Amino acid sequence: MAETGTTTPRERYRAQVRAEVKKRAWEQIATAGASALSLNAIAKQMGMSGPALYRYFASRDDLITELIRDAYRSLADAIRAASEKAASEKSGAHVVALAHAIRGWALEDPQRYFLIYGTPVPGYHAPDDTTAIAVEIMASMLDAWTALPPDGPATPFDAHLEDHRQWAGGHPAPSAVLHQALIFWTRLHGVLSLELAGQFGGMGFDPALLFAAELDGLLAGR
Amino acid sequence: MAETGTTTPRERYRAQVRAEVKKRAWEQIATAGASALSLNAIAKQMGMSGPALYRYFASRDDLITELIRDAYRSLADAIRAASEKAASEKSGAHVVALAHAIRGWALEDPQRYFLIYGTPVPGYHAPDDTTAIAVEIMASMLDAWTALPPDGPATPFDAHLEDHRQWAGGHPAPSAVLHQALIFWTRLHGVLSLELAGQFGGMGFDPALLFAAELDGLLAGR
DNA sequence: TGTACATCAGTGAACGCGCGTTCACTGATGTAC
DNA sequence: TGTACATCAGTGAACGCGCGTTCACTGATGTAC
Repeated sequence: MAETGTTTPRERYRAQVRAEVKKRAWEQIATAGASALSLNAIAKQMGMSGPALYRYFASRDDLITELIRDAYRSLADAIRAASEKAASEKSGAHVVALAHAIRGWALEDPQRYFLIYGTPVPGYHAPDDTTAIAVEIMASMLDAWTALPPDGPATPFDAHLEDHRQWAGGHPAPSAVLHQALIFWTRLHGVLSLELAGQFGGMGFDPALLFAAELDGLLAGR
Repeated sequence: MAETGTTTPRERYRAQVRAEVKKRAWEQIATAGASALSLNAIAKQMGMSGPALYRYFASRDDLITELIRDAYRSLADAIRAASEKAASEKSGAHVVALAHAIRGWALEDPQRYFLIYGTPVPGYHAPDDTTAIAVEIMASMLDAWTALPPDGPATPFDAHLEDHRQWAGGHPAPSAVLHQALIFWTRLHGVLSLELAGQFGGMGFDPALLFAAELDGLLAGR
């Protein structure tokens, strides 16, 4: 019977080592990309032998899976926090706050963003529980957009979404709002991922302004 | 003095082997991702020893660089072809044709799309001549949008672009059109890259319809 | 407070693997006279 | 048409590397009486 909330020194130590392994893993990913992640290299950095890490992670794949989960969790938390903080503001401001939370989180560590939304590795399947987090993120977006009624006529895609709204996790928003939230996601991702990938590199303009302009477009007429 | 247009049998053979190496490389990339590309594995598939390939490519990096160049070239050609074919049509149809050419090209081989626009490998620098191709692609987009006058007031970002238009390669389009072409790019990439990465996987709706809806949005009011 | 035992962190050796790349060499193909 | 030479494709052995992972073991830390 472990008393919840109590930790033994050993448990604390374990948690500490696990955390350090992850920290170094993120540094490696930021430096050389996720495919270069090496357990042995991390162990060496920590002054330990390679096999020692198997006390803490069952395998390299296990570590990566946990990093993905952590990244997802962190993004969802950042979005939720921004959402709660902005809940009392005008609805436009709510959406803007969400957008900037996402961009800020992505800029903190681009490779972390790409670990979630970047090039998929054929054959790799993300852990199941991440879909729950994805739903949570969509829920925050739907909340933000619920207060902003769509202004145009219903589109064919709105109608299509009526029949495919299980991903909204029971959210009561009308399908035009689902559509709007999807568009919010894809448009932000479009600007953001190209910026993070350096595709605007030699172009000279300020990506932050392009992002802002795109956000304006999303809010225009509402 | 090589007579241009004439090839010796040896040259033809060389070209043939190089082409087969690349073909197998693309298959490997499609199957396991670009980071798994292995010269030895390709050689084995072709019934040759590993070192043999060094007659055809200076190094693994060299091969990848050439694949990137080829991918870029192929995309630019697809866009240009679609553009020329649609040049006589109404301007809206021109833009639509471009969008579908891009999506079609991407769906042919998602990993090829990601090799250009996907997660960057920290430290890797794309070959210089790809920037020329990127300019060519932008030129096609600018051509398509030139016929569609912007309908809203000039945005702050339009003004910002006045000072940063060297990437347009001397194209005479007004900066509002540059802005429009950029947005065209980022929005299509947003929907497309999430689709190709499988992010809409469990959601149930048809990504083609979302793409179409986003394209409609780009053309709305013009 | 002290002893006996169980738990667990970490080590070092080892296995098997595949990678990129170099090198000296063989044998076939093409070229010049 | 035939011979002498140069070019070039491909081989096999080898180098050095780092990887993930297993295993039997040591030694320290915590637990029970």
